[in-house]
Amino acid sequence: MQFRAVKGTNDILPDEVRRWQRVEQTFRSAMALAGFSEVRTPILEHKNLFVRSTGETSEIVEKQMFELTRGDDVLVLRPEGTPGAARAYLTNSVQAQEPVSRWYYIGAMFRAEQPQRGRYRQFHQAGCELYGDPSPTCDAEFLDLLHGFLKSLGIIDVTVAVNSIGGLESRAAYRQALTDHLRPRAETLSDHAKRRLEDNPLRILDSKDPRDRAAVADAPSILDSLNDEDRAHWAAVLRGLDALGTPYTVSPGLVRGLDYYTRTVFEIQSSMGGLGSQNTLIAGGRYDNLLKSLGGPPIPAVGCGMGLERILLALGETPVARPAVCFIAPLGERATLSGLLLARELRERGVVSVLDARGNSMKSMLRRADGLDARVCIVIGETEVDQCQVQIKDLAAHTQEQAARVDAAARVLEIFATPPALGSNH
RNA sequence: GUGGGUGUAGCUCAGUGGUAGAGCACUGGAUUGUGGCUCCGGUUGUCGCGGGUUCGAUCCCCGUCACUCACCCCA
Repeated sequence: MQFRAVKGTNDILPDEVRRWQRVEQTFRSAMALAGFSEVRTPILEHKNLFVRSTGETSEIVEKQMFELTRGDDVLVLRPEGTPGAARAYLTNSVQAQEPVSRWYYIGAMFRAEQPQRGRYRQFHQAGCELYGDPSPTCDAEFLDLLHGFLKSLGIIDVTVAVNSIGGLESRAAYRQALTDHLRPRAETLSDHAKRRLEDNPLRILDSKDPRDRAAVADAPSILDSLNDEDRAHWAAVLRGLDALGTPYTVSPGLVRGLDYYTRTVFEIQSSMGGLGSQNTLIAGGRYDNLLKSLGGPPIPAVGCGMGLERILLALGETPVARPAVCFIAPLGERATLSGLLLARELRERGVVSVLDARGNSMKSMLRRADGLDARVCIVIGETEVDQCQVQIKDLAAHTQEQAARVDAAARVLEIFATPPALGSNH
């Protein structure tokens, strides 16, 4: 075969799409119940949007963006959803139309990484964004919403890790404290961490290198550097989670890879589905400075993104049943034309119907009906056409009846309305 | 960017220095027009690609590409 899918991209075939749709529908309804509305923004954005939001020193911006140039424009395929949504919010002055906006999105994201299980170059995220509400209450609500969403999918083995990285002031103070702590130990750090010491020392906290872990083990906690406002916000978030009974783990080392976070940050991880170290299903936090830094008004925001591939992996192989179908097996051209009409009649009445016009043997057609898990099969041969009749076969019950052609659709409707006989299909 | 593993039929895989097999799937028949079980038959392969060793390579060697897993990073 000459062509294959581009490295790190995947074809999602119909049986698999059914599993995706189940997750997406669950997400949509969870979001809708909490007053979130879907937003759709372009996949293509200006590169600078991500440089200024996701962060110049973030791995994503440094080396993972698919870049395209067109004339003087430098565009990229979006590597994550938050900046585009924020940009759309500002571009359309949504803050002038309503004080608080609750948005969600589902879509493809792109990062030029080395693919592996749970990590792809084209992957899909669902995410939600809440603009205009600075209160810690909505941080807690958010976390609970996400936890509940996973629970409703059956993903119960999760860890909700939360932390606060403070606002700009607290973070600057902590950055100083951490740098003071690490400087004397700089020689023992990994090469990567040595660089980070200058441009983004907080990121050293979640390094997995044993040398870095050792250096960081007795480092001061960021939670001790929070100023009064940040501390009060953090305490209120935890009170909210406690009130909701949402399980959580405070993780002072959790700092997240993106620059725009302030105060609350979180990750929801699951060990289900053999995800290995790509086990973060949902990640997010508060970004009260993002809109301002993109040139907009100082509107606070909270948001998150979740990797749909990872959620599907955590879910494991759970096939989703195909819809019940009425299969039509005609023999000969006259019967095929009659079947064609019948298929349309059935569809007009809301019954999924599939006509087999291949001209194969009855055995072959019935095997195909089986393969489709058809509820009933209508057999039409020369005799039936002559007599204006059809054979209606209940595939689960192993029964067959003759019906007048004019009554066929109504009769099929009746059969579809009754549950199939249990345990009789063998 | 770094390391490991794997590339044989549509799928899952076996296999041997003398140019290839099974199961599944598909299909015809047993049942002159009736499925899931059974039985019989049939279709499908540049054995990833290039080079080397050899009388001869799918098998051994080198290279390369792809896929995959892991590190890194992240959803």
